[in-house]
Amino acid sequence: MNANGTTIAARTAKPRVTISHLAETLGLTKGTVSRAMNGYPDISEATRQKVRRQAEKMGYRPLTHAQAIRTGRVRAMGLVLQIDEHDAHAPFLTDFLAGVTKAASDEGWTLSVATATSDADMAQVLDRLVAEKKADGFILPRTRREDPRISALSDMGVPFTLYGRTRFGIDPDALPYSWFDISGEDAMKRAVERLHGLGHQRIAFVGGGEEYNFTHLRRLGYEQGIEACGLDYDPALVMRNTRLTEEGRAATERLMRRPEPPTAIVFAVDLAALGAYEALGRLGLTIGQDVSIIGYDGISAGGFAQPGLTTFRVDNRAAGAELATLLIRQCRGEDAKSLRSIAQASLLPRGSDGPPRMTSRDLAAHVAGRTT
Amino acid sequence: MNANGTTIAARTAKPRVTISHLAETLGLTKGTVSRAMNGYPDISEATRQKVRRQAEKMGYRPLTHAQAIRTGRVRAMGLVLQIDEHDAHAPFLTDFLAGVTKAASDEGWTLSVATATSDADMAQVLDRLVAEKKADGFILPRTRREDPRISALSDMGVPFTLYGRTRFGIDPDALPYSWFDISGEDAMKRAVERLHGLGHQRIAFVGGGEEYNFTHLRRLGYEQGIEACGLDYDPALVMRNTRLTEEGRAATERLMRRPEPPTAIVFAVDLAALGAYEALGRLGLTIGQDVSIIGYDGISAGGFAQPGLTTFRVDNRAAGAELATLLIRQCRGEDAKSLRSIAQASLLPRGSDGPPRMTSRDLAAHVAGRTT
DNA sequence: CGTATTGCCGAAACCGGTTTCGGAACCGAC
DNA sequence: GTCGGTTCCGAAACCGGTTTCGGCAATACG
Repeated sequence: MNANGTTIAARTAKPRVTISHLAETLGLTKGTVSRAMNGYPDISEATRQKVRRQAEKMGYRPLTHAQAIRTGRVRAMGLVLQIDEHDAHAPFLTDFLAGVTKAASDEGWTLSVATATSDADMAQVLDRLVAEKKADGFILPRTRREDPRISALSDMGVPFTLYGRTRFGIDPDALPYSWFDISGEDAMKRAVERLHGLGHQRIAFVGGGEEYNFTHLRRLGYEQGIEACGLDYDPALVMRNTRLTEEGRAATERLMRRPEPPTAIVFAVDLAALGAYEALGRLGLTIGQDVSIIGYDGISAGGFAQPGLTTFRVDNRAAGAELATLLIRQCRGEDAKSLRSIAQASLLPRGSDGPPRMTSRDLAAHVAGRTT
Repeated sequence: MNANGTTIAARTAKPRVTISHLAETLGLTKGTVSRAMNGYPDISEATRQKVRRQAEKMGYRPLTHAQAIRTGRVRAMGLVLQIDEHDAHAPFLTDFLAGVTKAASDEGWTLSVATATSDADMAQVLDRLVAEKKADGFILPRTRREDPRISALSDMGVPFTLYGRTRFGIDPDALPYSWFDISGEDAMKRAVERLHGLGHQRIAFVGGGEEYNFTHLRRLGYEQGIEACGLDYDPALVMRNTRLTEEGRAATERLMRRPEPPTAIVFAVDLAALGAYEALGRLGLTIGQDVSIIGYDGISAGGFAQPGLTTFRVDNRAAGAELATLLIRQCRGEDAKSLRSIAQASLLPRGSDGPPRMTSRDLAAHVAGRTT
């Protein structure tokens, strides 16, 4: 069965230094060596030094899975990516992984990645990873409003940290989850204020998928911005459930064909904002002059559009690092409720926003003339 | 030390079903159960059935790390991503991971992901993963011509599979590596043939980073295409070492300012091809009419450019799945030299190529007039 | 000076599996 | 009825660590 593979590999590899080898050369027992390595208080400082020096010298590295068998901790975190067709999170991934793995490896942890294609698949994947103990805890990206992963992991008693908050409106202290998030609501509010400062009076909002909590938060931020600027809130200017570029195009067109079209649009996600380019181009409107748009996410495609998409950049590397840190601390026993933090997105000004060249009325006339 | 964390987690979690529980309820010894589960021939069919049914019923799932301590196999593969500033592989990652994890989990394997920021860091990361036995083998993406990862892992006797071939020109059978690759050379050849078919006579090539082997292969494909079409090979039309968008812009500009500029340009990487948009736009040239361009990679940003970038799409999900499969087979003892496969990229026609509107001479005149 | 304490380490059990070894039971053959 | 060969499973060692327990020697204390 393993007569081939194992021996072939083993033949070339040099034999591993085990704790027994180390103990033998030191004239100690492996129990003592183990306690010395792990800093138990019942080992004298002199012995501890001696053991650690020799371990260093011989290149001794304990096998994590050998430790795990007794301790129950594998020092690994799990990350299950949901692969859906509308793949908005593709570009965010590299930086995010860099952040997670950096923070993890600084603590001697590693990262196990898996993917799931549906909610049912997600449940199975999580179940398997937990059953085989491939991770001590999980990072859950893209938090939904009602997230089945949360209840599943809670039931199994497995620690996790959310990237994003859950249902707002419910007392956050009642839910014993740790999380990290970026304040999309603050960003959206700043977007409205920026546009208002440029002279815009009618500012629309195009939101993302309703199942994600960030959509609701960002819409809330938009509303706060409208109010802070003393503008009238017009529900006709708020579009929902727009995640793909094509949907963004359609939403933009509907907005511009209204009797009183907006002179500026804030998008909850860049991918939808990119759809505005086609819609506005077809209507003969110049982005950044006739109509201003601001997105959110900072995806790279926004930089290649003409003009470049003004957006809010999210530091996904820092996010990943923070999430990993929070999760590790939780696995070490800290109270989840104290493991929460929030960060800000940073404005990335490019060419897609500017002072309005026309009033809403003129815009409407232009669009009407164009249509007939 | 662990008085907090462990017990808190353990308190909520239900106790795990171990092989001893299973053996006890069956009235067998754990040795027998183990052999039954693993299909040893010295267990009767009846017993094997009984054991497996009961295991299923009790939800018994062996701990991989407990098995690993004896078998030495953790049933996990490693993937170390090099994080460099010119991050061309960002979008490719999600699909790639989906493919790898899908194929891996079908075989009961998992994926360990790490990141490295430099060659030195890469060596350390690999070393640590091997020392702690976090993976049985590695997938090495973005193969370099002289790849330090290869020698490092070879020396340690750890299996790996390359995404991309190494130095061509050397007898491939001499190097006992397994690999999967997509034939960039075929794609580049087809690009030249397509452009020639559209009527282009002067076709340039802008290559990627010289340290990557795919760059050399793609240039070779370009040369083959030129020859197959009976065109003159002009070294002045071949630019090297162009990976970033800005570098692509500069290369395009230099090409167009030549006495006999190309009417079409083939790019080894999409990211560089996107730079042509700015360069050609500045020169007042219309892409797809005055100058045609074809890229390679199929990154999403190419779809948002105006006109859309014609390119070759790479099926990264299939690539990941194939790599994972090859690696698993190698870890099981199959000969690396028999574990190789190659696939084709598929043309993704968009608007950036078409029949030439001007001759090279007219183009030169246009550019000259534009410059002064 | 005797005794209780403390510091420090060895011995051994243990974690959850795998694998080796040996022997009992059964088989067919002579 | 004995004998050699299979078939099938139990017993026990083993993998590389961690953790418990107990004891010895040195120290503190009365």
